[in-house]
Amino acid sequence: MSTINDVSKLAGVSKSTVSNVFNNTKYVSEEITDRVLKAAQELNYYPNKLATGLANKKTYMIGLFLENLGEFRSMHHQIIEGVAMKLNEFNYNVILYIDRDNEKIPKGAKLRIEPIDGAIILDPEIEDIRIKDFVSSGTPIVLVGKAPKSYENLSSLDVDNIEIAYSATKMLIKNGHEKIAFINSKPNLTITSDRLKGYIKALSENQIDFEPSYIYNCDNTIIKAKKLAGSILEKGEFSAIITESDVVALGVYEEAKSKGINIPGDISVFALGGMDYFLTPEVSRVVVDYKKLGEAAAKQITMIIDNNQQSSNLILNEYKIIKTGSVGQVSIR
Amino acid sequence: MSTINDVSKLAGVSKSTVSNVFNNTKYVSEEITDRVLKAAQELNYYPNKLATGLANKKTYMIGLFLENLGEFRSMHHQIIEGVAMKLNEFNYNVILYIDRDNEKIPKGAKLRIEPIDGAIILDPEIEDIRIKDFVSSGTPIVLVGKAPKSYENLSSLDVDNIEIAYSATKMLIKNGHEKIAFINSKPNLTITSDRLKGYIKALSENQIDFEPSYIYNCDNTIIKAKKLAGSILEKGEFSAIITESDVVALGVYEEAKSKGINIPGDISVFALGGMDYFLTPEVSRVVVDYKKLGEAAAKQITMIIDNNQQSSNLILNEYKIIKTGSVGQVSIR
DNA sequence: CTGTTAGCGCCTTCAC
DNA sequence: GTGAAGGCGCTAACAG
Repeated sequence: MSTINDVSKLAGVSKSTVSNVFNNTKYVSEEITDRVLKAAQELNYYPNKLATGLANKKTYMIGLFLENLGEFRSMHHQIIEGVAMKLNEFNYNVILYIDRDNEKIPKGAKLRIEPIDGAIILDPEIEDIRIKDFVSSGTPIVLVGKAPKSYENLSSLDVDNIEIAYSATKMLIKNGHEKIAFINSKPNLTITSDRLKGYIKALSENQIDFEPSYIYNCDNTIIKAKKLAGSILEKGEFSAIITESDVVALGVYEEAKSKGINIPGDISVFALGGMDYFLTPEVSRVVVDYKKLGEAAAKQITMIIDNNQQSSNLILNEYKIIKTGSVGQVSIR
Repeated sequence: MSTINDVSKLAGVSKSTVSNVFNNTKYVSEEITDRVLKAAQELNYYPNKLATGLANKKTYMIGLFLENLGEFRSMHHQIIEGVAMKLNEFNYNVILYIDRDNEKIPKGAKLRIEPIDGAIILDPEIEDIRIKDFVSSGTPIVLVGKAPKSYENLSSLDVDNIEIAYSATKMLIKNGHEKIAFINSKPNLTITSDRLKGYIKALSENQIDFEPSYIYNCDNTIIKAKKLAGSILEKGEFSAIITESDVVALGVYEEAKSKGINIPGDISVFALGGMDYFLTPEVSRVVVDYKKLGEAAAKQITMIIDNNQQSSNLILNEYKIIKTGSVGQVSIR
């Protein structure tokens, strides 16, 4: 590997001139610029990023922090993809930090020494040691997913879960459904309460009483979904079910099939959140473009770092509702 | 951020002593060690990774290179996860480089200047510019997925696709199937020919003639799968179908359903490669632990870097065959 | 406009 | 056993 020194010698100029040529930091005559460039090419020279980083106190690396959720969900992959590709576009590198469950950041409070200019943190937690550490060390942060109240002053990015649940519920109501069961995500997550808000909003806008017993909670596994679906379907009380994800919807499907219940004839199903393309049966659902979310996060962190933008809280509204045969119309009330 | 200088002053020792304490590189008396450690703690000092890297010519970062396949497959996610978590364990960081399709490494031949000690490259290509560049710059590489012949001397890691296809086919044969259609992956991929080898091997071991017209090719999209399945099912010639993935298997399922063909009554279905948990209907399939593959790759690259291990070609045999209701027994021949 | 000089923070001989 | 000095490769004043 050749260094700036080699180039300066070959070109017969000083190191700083070479540096200036490469960084456009000062005017250098065209002739000398040419000589430098030629020498650099001949020596196959490229600036050493570590040295540059050390001198500039800037690494051009962003940490992307996420938790290994056991089953790493599709949403995360899309975000990772969006973040990495966008950041690469901006000439930043992405360092991936995946925590183990319940083992939050093995390196303890040493995060601040990671060679990064900023951090993107997925699914921040109420008492997030990573955030604490970055805040105290002044590292710029972007939070993806609902930001805990205690960190409202930080930049964050999320999809509009209230709006999504609202739209979904409204769509069902438009189709004549009133008794709508809601298998929501795990309790005490912000996303869960947001979804509930959207659900309630749609009901009340349509003068339908909210019935708390219609609300269930479930995590994203097909086994639990089936079990829960069993008891819900047995009640025979509902004309539609909203589920927290397509995986849960599949559980409902399976359970319905084994009970001889027809979808959408007997009950309609709508999923909040889908993994898109490979589903069968195709359930009505809302699909969020998480890759775009990742891209937006990437853009946000670079804006903070490079244009020292103030912190901002973005709510992305990029989703679409896909209505398939899983939702039917209720004509007789 | 405090530096080694601050610590040395506070502790009343020289910089090199502090360095020695932190790196166990020379004996330092217990008393002084204590003083240094205490000073470091008080100042919240940690070595600057960039400076360390510059001085050591080692960055403790590994590049993980992959291509954005449009639909980023689950296999990739598992590998990423395995690589990142394992490498973190070894105190390495992972930098994620995701190429756009057909835009192989935008940075051209500048890869060598990435601040990495080694590279893990997923799905290497015959003429892989990334590999070329790393080889010429002496950067250690581990290839994940079938390594092109031209790079056989490099370390690589793959699952045993011959064996997998062989086992799958054998299982079907054991269940009485002889006319087995094979929807293989895209032609001219090594995995495709390996799978074919395994398929043929199982046939010939059981004295079943290989019939080339039983072989089809399909990429991993449900639409194409359905179309292809349509023509295969119409032939009515087969008692079983092996598909290249569970997505393709789903296409077969859907097509069968719309044609009133019963699985496994009329035809059995087996998928080579599965996304596991969220499938419905549950298709018989082979599941490969790609996370382990990623972990193994991580281990391999660190062995090369830290213990300058010779290059090695590992074939991982961690898969399991899951037989569900999608495969039936053929009794009458 | 160009070159000299002094760091960035750390590691590592090499004397003491 | 410990410390002083030089260097990793680059950038940023500051002179010239």
